Amino acid sequence: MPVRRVNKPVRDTKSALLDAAVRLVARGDGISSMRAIAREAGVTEGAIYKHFSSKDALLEAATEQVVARMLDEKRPLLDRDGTVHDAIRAWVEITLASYDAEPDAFTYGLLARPKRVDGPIAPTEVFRSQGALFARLFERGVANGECRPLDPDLAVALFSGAMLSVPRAIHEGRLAGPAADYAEPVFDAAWRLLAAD
Amino acid sequence: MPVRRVNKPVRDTKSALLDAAVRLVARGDGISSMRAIAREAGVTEGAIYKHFSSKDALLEAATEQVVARMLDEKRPLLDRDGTVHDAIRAWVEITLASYDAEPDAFTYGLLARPKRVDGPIAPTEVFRSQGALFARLFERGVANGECRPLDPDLAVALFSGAMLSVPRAIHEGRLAGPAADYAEPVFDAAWRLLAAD
Amino acid sequence: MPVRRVNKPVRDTKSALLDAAVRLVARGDGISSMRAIAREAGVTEGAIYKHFSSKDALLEAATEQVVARMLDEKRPLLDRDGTVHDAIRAWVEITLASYDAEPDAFTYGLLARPKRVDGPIAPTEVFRSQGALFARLFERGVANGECRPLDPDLAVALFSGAMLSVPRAIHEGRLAGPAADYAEPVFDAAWRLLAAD
Amino acid sequence: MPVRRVNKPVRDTKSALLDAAVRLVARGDGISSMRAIAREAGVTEGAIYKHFSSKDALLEAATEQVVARMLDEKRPLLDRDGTVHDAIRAWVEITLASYDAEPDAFTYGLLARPKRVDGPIAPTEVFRSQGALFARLFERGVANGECRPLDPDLAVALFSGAMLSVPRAIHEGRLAGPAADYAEPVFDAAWRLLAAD
DNA sequence: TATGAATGAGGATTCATTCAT
DNA sequence: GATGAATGAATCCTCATTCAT
Repeated sequence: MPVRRVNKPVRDTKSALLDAAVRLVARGDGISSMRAIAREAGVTEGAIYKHFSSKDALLEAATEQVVARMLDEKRPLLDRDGTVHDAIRAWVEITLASYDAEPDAFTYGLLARPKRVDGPIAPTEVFRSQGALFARLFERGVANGECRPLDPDLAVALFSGAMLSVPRAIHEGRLAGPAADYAEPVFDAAWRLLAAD
Repeated sequence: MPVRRVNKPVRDTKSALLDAAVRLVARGDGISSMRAIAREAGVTEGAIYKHFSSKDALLEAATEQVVARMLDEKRPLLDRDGTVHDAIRAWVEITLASYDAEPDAFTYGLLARPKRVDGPIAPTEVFRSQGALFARLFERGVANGECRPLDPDLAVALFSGAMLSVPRAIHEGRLAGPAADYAEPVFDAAWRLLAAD
Repeated sequence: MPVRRVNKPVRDTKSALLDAAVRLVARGDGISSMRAIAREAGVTEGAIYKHFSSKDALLEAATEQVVARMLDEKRPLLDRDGTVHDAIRAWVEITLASYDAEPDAFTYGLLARPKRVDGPIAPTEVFRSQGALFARLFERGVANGECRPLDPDLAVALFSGAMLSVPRAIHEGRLAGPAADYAEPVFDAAWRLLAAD
Repeated sequence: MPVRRVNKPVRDTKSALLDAAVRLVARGDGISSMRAIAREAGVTEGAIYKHFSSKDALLEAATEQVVARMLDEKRPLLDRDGTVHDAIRAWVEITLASYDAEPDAFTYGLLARPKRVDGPIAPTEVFRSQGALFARLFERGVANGECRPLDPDLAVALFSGAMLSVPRAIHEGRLAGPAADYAEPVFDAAWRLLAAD
């Protein structure tokens, strides 16, 4: 009979489930089934409900985790001294390296669009929160004359669209990885978009 | 017994189904059910199988239809005379206007990622075919000195990412439409990405 | 492979399901499972949903059917001429004979209490509708001096309680059937309850 | 780790569970889940199994408890001197007062029919044991000429049916409580059923 | 062509019960 | 005694697909 750890390692199972969900949603397309998530995490379907009250709750928790990690990577960029130019260069580098390091979480958070009938769950949140952060950086750039005075929402959209297109293209097989190899041209492109003339 | 119109044109039902599928996939999230598609098209579930051998076949046909329409809009741009600069400007304008005109088809073709477990169906195809077309345009630009010598795959990715970010942002509620309003700044941005210095 | 009649006998399957539900709820205790009902009706679980949108809907329809039948038996008693005394005698006779004829429907309608968490479904309705009918009969008896002036709600309760106690006792094995054998003493008892002195 | 009161009296948990079961079965409809019972009793699911070997055992014990209490209320009526008339009046009064005092236990014991697929658990027992007691009282009445010579099983059925119809009607909202208010007319009706002419 | 009842597998979720701690 | 994570079967319901009519 299979060895089954009992009762102790709560965290283990819980985060095994979160990771399994992220992995499956990222690799598959759309929403993964509870059965699949359970199997991927090495537990029974029913066990999930000791940790999450529903599928939505599980996916929400997974999103929250991914959002938090991704924001933590970026937040320091806002607080440090130096030019906006350098901060944005770092932003691009971190983003592309992040895809290489955890392609599943990245895909789950920024590329996939797994929603439910009754309301969006996932990645829009990641996008939104990252976008808000970037908007502040960009506006600082506008204020100090480094960037040109674009509508911030548009600037976020254009910048994100251009930068994410690289991991997206790698994810879809249109470009060869690793993503970090593109840091230089991607930053160059991004800066053309944003820089004051 | 239900009244049945004699000589009902087959095309009607078939394309009603295609349109229904496009609409539902674009508006909903992920794959729509056969029941829903049938209802949306005004026929019964079983009837679908007179026109398509399976759900995958239906979705594939829907994709093909969308791809064809979108390519038809763009193809003339390649064949005409004039600068690449002007062609790309037209490309951006057509693209954004196309979103405004048929947001469902656009979303189905370029923004959503509805795949099946057993193999991709939809939008990658649209993307791929448009990308190939654009690559040729871009390479002409490189050849005649209008564009800078970027890796074409990367150029396609960056250009598409930036340009599609606007309809995507509108679709997700992060930007207010119509998309055509952004034609000028989007082309400006795109050209900064691609133009020779 | 098993012979499976298809598509034609709609009514058959639908009422087979209603009957199966009545039978199982009456014989079992509390609510029967969809699996059991389907099996009892000789179809697959999924097939139920071609006829009823949910378990609640199925049970509601079953109740409605039972209610209708039971009321149809009693309604004529109100419209005919003659004494209330004789009408109530007939009421008792019909009721007890009805148990013998269709013990399952009777049990489903008047003895069992299968409810759902989110709202009563079944037999309270039968009781209520029969009670309302009987109350009118009784009030006529009060008006013409045959019955004593009890609170009608109380009269309904006492009369029903006494009369139904016999099928209930038979159902629970505390009394030997058939119920019709008790018509005389039950009517005698009921009339003692209700008659003017 | 959770604070654990030393020397916690076992009885506490055990009877908390019994009470919880009675309450939930009486208020809900049909059988309550172990989870719900545990929560209602303020313990965890697993803890139940320290006190009862299974759900059936728990429900059986709950029934036994209810039966015992109800019989204890009635037994003195048999042993005392005086007329059967007065004893039956007291029986009715006690019964109705008992509903007002503990509607959940009363409902669990006499009104609900929560059984399991594999065998009856609950209220039939209460009914049976009370019935047997009442039958002895009634037979004494027959013997001493106070009551008319009905079949004792039928007499029990009619009497119980009439008397319990009042709490049942209150429980189902067809009559306004408290039940004790109906003691006089209910006894009057009961005595009409049972008394010698 | 079209219908819609039927299937059988699979969807999320709840259940009673077990057991290492 | 008590905990609560884990199990596996069962809950109601939806799915894509088939086929007699």
